[in-house]
Amino acid sequence: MSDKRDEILDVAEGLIRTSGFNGFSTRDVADVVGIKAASVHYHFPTKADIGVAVTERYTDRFIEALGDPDRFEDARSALTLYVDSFRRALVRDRKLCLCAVLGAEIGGLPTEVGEHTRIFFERNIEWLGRALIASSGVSPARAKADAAHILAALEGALIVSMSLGDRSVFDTVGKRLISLAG
Amino acid sequence: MSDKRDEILDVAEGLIRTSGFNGFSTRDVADVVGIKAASVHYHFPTKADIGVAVTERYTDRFIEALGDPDRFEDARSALTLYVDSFRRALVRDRKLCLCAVLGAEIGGLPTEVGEHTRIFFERNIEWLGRALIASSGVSPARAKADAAHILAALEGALIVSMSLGDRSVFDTVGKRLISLAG
DNA sequence: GTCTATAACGAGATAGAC
DNA sequence: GTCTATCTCGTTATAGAC
Repeated sequence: MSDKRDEILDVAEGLIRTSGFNGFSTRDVADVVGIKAASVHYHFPTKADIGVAVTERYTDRFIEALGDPDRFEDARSALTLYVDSFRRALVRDRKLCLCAVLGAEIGGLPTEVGEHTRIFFERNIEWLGRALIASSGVSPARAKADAAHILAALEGALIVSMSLGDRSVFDTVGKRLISLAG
Repeated sequence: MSDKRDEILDVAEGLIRTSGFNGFSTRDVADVVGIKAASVHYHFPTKADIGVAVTERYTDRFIEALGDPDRFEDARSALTLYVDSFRRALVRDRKLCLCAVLGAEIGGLPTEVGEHTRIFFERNIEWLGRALIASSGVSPARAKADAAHILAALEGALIVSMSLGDRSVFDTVGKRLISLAG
């Protein structure tokens, strides 16, 4: 059983991924969890603390679920896995990637939350770069450029797909990114 | 000279592109324009009205600035122009595309604002599709898939570039999209 | 760890004077 | 077309009882 702290983070993550950091209130979270807003502040003194905790947890889980980037035999299987981890956000959760949302409103976030959003992108580029180097032997510079391209295209594809209510936009982008790898 | 109505839209657009629709208030707009919040409501009864007007104007200007999609001799010149129109958002304005921001928080927007965000994406896919068909003779289905891919990659590249404070991410993506066209 | 109560503030919006 | 004044409500956050 997850304790209340985790429950608060679960609900806050869902709300941010739907409406943005400035689109939810501590009371919104409290209502879903079934406690009062004041009790939320017992676990997280400020709203920014919630934002930081949600983003750290999201990033850790995301990278951990990807597993060891050095294990892939070919770039195609690495990319298939990577694309699918974004696809799950859309299909399973019917939500965007947390950091696509936070990155879009980065100028209006508490500094620490913006900082952790940046770390999500950096860790993703690092994971993807390593996976590409290990599986296809490209140069580090090329791997980093490829990684940034793939990450950006997937985040954008989530946003456009969700806005149009058309999952095929994401799937088209995903397939092309995979086929570019060979 | 732009009247107050346009000034309000200018300021609101800038604030949304920095902090999101839920990240600014009518008073924020009023302060920059140099009037009171009540006077903003004279021009736009509700905040949603501001959002709709900003998005409609943004979309019209964006598509109009692209010009006739049927005029291109080759896909490369069409794409160079298109990529550059997104690059300007980042380099000249130091902001994201309005609809990258709105699309990311689409679940937390007034319905009409979300609707106009969708229209921005649709009109962009239509423009790009026509430009690709005219310049390289691809099939309508292929053109639409290409268009969605290009649009999504550019929107995502803006977000990742801005979050990382690294313009080269956008430029890398832009160059690759252009070179994919031949 | 959760509650009630409350503070202190900002939000969206309206009425009516000028 | 802009102002002051006001309303109502939501927001973040704290104090202190249970």
